[in-house]
Amino acid sequence: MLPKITDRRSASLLVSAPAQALAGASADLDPLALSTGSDEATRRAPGHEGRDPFSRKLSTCVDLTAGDLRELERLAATGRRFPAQTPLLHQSDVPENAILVLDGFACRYKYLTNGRRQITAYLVPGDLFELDLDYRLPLDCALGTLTACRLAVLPRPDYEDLLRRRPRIARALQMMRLTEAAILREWITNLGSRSGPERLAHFLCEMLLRLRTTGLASDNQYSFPITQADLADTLGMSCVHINRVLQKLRRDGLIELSGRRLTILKPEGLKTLAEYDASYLEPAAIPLRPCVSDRPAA
Amino acid sequence: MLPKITDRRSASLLVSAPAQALAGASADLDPLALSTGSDEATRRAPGHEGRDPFSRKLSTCVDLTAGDLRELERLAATGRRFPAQTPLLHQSDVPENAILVLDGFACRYKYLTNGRRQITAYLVPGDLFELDLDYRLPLDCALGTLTACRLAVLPRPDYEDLLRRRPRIARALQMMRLTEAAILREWITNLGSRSGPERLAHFLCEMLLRLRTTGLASDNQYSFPITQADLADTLGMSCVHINRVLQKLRRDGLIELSGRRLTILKPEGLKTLAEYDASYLEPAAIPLRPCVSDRPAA
DNA sequence: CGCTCCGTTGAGTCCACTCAATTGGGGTGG
DNA sequence: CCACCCCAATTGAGTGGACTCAACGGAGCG
Repeated sequence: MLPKITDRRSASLLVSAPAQALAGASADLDPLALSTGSDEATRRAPGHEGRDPFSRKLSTCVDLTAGDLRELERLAATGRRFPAQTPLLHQSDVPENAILVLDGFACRYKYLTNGRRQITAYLVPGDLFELDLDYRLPLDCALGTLTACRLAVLPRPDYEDLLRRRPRIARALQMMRLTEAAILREWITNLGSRSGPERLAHFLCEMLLRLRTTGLASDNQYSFPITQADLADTLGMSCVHINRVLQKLRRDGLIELSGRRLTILKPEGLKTLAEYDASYLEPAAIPLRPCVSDRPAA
Repeated sequence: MLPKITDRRSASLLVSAPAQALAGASADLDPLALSTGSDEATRRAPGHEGRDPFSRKLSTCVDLTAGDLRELERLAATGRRFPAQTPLLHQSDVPENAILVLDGFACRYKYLTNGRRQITAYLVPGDLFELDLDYRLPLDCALGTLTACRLAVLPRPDYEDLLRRRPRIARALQMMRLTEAAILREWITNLGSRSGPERLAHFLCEMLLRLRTTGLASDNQYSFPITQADLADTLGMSCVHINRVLQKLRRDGLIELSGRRLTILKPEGLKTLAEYDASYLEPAAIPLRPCVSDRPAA
């Protein structure tokens, strides 16, 4: 009966006492969750623009300078480990840190009083949980880890400093915000207009493409250490029904899911089922076209 | 069988030939849709910060200067009328104009090949459909009117010019973007985790509060010229089911809906049913607290 | 060894959908 | 002025999908 993240009323991690979060963190990690993660992917990318997922992602739409990359590298080096299912920020907290996902999955979520939980966004490696600009606003969603994660915690002053000193990074982040909003709209469509199998297929396609931009999904397969209960909270279905829908996709030979690793056997079939059109993710994937702020001021 | 907006393949209005949109526009208006709209509300606001809904909305979080107000007033004066159910922009269009809603309801929506339409956002008077910053990106959603509307069409150069010359307006718009994202997350929660009646109740509560910020809903009632079919596309239900859920809310004495006007008889009851927490709309409703950019640079 | 968590399966129920048919109101044209 | 039409709202009947409530198997862990 109790939701997985049990202590909803305890003081949030990362709000005032980030050290507290670290206390019991490095201990009970799920080895599977990390074994195929970015640690590995990072090592095998020698000539790439950046080694950490964040600079990889930003590099897809902005040419980062050597200075930018060095900065991001330093940031990535501060990553700390957090166990799965850990609440990081509560709803109505006023966050004091930006949080960068280096490895594993985190999410935004809301609880309703009827006990249901709705996940409203996934944060995958390379995604940044941003402070809402410089406004000090309470969060409308909680934030927590789904799997074991490696996160870089960036205090507000440092975050603001980074944006000020690194205009290209700031620009790339603006782009990311557009993509984020597009993803939210896509999720609304998904929840409102698609059947169970279509919905799941769409979600799996999205994850594939998002993980690909940081090199975490080659060969149409990726590490997928997500609980079926979490999937249910993501897609607005019951846990039992998720199970049956998964089985249907397996039975139809579209996917294979075993050992916390997802393989998409028929990418085209899955895409067709989901009616998947990836263009909403493109802002993050295509290089910037000429735009106003690159021109000399009028 | 045909969706209400029938010609989906025709050239979008407002993309290259805005004059075309105006051609048959002013003719067949639904008088009811406008009679209780902002025309009336605007007239009865003599001492207010601004007379048009846009400056009203921005005034809730930023102190606009007299110059700002004059500018917005001029913008509002350019409003043109558009009939209900008019497509304005198609998916994958690259918009060349920002669009300000002065009166009536517009929406973002997507069509799926199975014929279903999902509405992903409502634009009510005071809302601005923004160009995605200065990036030239194709839209992930179509844009169209739901009811008869009065819209101000703001060409890209003018829009960019406005933001450049009016920092307070630009700042307020940033704030609005945060609220927009919060609304999207709230919709995801709504579609994923709430039952039919709860979902509808939540939507009606949100509309009430959003219309209140521009003075379009006093006394817990507002003009609501939305088709049940549109509601269905909004809330991910069938048209028939929407009808029955509406009847349930009426039977329970929570609302009254007649003559395209909605009255919320038991605001507390509706709020409780929807488990409605309005704090996600607050960024737009509370005055700015002290923030970084107001302080002298460090 | 036993515990717990996750995934799986079965049975029964109810909610939401589809397919129709009908009503009612507004506008139009004869 | 009335007849007609169109569209939105409403109602009924039947179906199927998704849910709940269980019970059970297996893997990992103390």
